[in-house]
Amino acid sequence: MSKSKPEIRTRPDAAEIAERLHSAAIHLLRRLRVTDRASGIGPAQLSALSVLVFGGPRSLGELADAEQVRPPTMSRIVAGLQRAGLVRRLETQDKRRVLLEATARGTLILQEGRERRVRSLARALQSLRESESRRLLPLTELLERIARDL
Amino acid sequence: MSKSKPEIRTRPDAAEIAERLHSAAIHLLRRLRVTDRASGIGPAQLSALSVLVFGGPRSLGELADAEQVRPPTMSRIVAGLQRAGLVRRLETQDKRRVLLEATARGTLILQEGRERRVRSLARALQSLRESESRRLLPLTELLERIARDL
DNA sequence: CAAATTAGTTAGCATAGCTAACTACATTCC
DNA sequence: GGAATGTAGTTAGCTATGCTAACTAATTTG
Repeated sequence: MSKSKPEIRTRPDAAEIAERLHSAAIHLLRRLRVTDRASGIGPAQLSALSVLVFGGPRSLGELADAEQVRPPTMSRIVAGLQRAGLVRRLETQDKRRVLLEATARGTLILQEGRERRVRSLARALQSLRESESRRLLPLTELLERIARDL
Repeated sequence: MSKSKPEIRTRPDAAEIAERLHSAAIHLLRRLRVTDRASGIGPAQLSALSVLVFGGPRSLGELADAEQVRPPTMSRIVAGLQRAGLVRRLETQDKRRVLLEATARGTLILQEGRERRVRSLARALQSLRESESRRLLPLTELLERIARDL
């Protein structure tokens, strides 16, 4: 909030951008979590499931990398998804690895959640001016790049 | 990125925006969490503390509203912050309410975390063109508004 | 074939979200 | 003034999600 100290010389806005981006991401996710609660599964499970649904089958380790969590964490997330019948394990030649694949029900659940999010967001977007909502898609692309480069 | 395709229409695809915004926010936060771990306090505590540091003292209920969590959740978050000596409780005329205020140490911890995030983010911002990074702050404000309206 | 590496799981800990039920104080209403 | 009602926060107990350390099982390497 306070602009009293110009501590960063090279990029004066970086501190404020960092702070507000962080804060906005936190609050955005907390809101969406309310919507997502209707799906009956937690946010980490939902996110992992979406990787499988939109990105196709992959191993537990790959999924952990994609989601930036440790293997034991992903192991438990997957256990929950499997218990709920949303994910299935397939064998591979390498008996150590498991290939994970979304079930039909998993895909359905995810798409329902997606529709709920879209409805939520569409409501919020209505209060934006046209010039603002046009900026939104480029913003998400920028955000994705930043997250990748971080 | 590319201006080769005229993909911007009167109403950008809400489903795509919703999905990508969600995904970008999740992955951004997971990255920043790694940086924040150095502060020694969890993400919810860090976020609550930042409200007190940048927004000034307020009651537990107000803080819960600001952070979009339920009172019992905030009660525990604050307990952790207090145990770590980062937040102090002040009495009010209404004996039911507690006014929460960041301690000097809390402010320090937060600013250190902020500097770490700035360094992380500054690195990612280097790969952006000037025209892109100039847009980032207004777009962050947009994000904040969306999160509020959601 | 023994040793080292790799994939995933199990165990145990901490944080963080929730609801339900409680305490303590404040306000309202008769 | 005192009972009823309302409000602020806490406590208890559940689930989900993060982590590291230590384990098992399979594969690769020497």
